[in-house]
This record gives sequence, C-alpha cells and structure tokens, in this order.
Amino acid sequence: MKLTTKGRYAVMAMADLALFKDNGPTSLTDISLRQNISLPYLEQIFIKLKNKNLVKSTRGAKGGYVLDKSADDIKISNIISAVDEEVKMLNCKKESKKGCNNKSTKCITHNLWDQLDQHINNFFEKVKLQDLIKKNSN
Amino acid sequence: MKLTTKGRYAVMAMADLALFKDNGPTSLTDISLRQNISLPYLEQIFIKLKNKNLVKSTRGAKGGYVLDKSADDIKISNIISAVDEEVKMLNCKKESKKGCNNKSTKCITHNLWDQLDQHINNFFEKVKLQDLIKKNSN
DNA sequence: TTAATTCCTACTAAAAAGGTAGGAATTGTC
DNA sequence: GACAATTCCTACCTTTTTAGTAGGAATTAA
Repeated sequence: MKLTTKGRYAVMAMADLALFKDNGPTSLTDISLRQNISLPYLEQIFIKLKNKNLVKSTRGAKGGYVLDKSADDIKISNIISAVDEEVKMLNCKKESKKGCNNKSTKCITHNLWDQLDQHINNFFEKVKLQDLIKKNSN
Repeated sequence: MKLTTKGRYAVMAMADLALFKDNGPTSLTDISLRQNISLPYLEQIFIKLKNKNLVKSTRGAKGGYVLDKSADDIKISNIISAVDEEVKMLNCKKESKKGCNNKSTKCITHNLWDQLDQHINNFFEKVKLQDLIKKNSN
C-alpha cells in the first residue's frame, strides 16, 4: 500500500513552486534539478495540474509555472486527485447491483475499507500546501 | 493508492473464519466459495497467516483452519502485515545516508508521508477482527 | 482405499508504474 | 530574424508488481 511517484512528485513539485514563487515563473527544468525528477515526466504531471487550475503556465523563454492560488488555498487532496491518484480500497462499485464478491450482499469487510478511505481522504483534506513549506523551514 | 487483493482477501478470510469458528475447522474450499476467492490463491495467503501464528491448521479430510487466538486479540494490522502488505509512502530508506532525492537532505514532503504512514497504521492498530463481525451482524 | 484437505514450488499473464522519445508551438533575447 | 528556452502533445517502452494458475506431495477422516 503506497502512493505512486506521480502523486508524490506532484506534491513535491507544488511545494517547490510555492517555495520559489517570488522569483517569477519557475521552469520545470529547475524543479527537475532541485527535486531530482525527470523533466518529461514532470511535464506530464504539470499538464494535469494545469487542467485542474492548480498552476498557470507561461510559454517560451523565461516561461514556466506559477501557483494559480495561494498555497493556503491548495489542499494536498487537490493535488493528489489532480494527477489521478485515487484513494480506493474497495473493489466493488457503488453503482453496480453486484456487491464486492459478485454476490448481492456487501462483503464482510466493506465498511472497513470504506472507513479507511475516509480516514485517508480526511488527512489529505486537512493539510494545505502552505503547511508543507512552513514545516520545511524548521 | 490502494490495498492489494492479498491484504483484502486475508482480512475477508479471517473474518469468515471468525464467523464460522463454532463449526470446527473451516476448509479453504468453503471460504473460497463464500468469499469468491480462488482456492490456490487462498492457500498461499494462509501459509503466511499460519507462519505468523494467526491461524492453526489441521490437515486431511475434515481438516481446515481455525483462529489461533480470539478475534478480540487479532488486530487488522496483524493480518495486513502477515501477508507482506506494507504501508509505506516514502521511498527513501532511513538507514541510507542519501535522502529522498538522492541528495543529502530530506525531501520537502518527507514529513508529510511519514505522518500519513502513521495515520494509516494507527487505523489498522485500532480495529480488531471482532469489530468486523460485530458490524457485519447489523 | 479414497476423497478431502493442507502444503509446497514454480510458472505465467495482465496490469500498472515509471518512465523515454520525438517533435510541435510559443516567446523572450541577441 | 535567428535561436534558445520553454511549454505542450502523443506515442511508445521497459520493469515491476499483481493476481493469479499448474501440478503435484503429504496427511488424515471415513
């Protein structure tokens, strides 16, 4: 049970953006070097962040990305979900008539996984991007 | 971000054992049918559960498995870790001199993932097998 | 003796993760 | 106007993990 690099890198990159926000647009090349993430991989991630209006881009030389809102208004959950990282322990669809086991009933552990999902999502909802960069300065 | 079937099946199967504990040893065939899990796959899972002393086995006809302790003394965390499901968001090793980015420092998000790990592990520590089967009877 | 079971090792197919490759479009700077 | 730095876009690819399957040996109740 782990987070994929996509989710982790996205949060790292956003934190990096927040830290350097006073220098104007930050290029992915810079983030790539500072955070040790491959440039083309970062590009893919930033397309998604942009689609969800978490960052704004400027193209061309001296271009790059800036946060689209204040770091205080961005929740970790926003970032994680932007890059398609889903927290989902259950296999069974709510919409489906069939339950977890392809039977008509919910599986014994249905509620457990449901609660775990909520537990984790709660965590991501509580933490803001700003919290990360505060902690980093310790 | 999800749990693998191994972890989920292990908890489901243990809950099944707990529910039917009064009928003597439960065969994997029975669990397989009731929970809709492939028999040979269950076998692999139960070897691990047995190695961690969560279940006891009786071989031969009319054989099967029983819980090795009361359902009140088995935590979900015991089951999850028995089948090698690890909760681990961080990539960097504590032992390694190198930090998360192959740099000497911890990555910006290090503490975040560390806290998430603790958060999830806490959840698994709090819930007992017995809690599941109580809930199931609602 | 037979059927039902656990126990054991190896293999394998499919999916997901974690990228790379190659270029097109845009824009500031010389 | 050329060029270098950048975002943007699509496709491909390699490795690892997942989720099993296959085939049998050992054990035991009936």
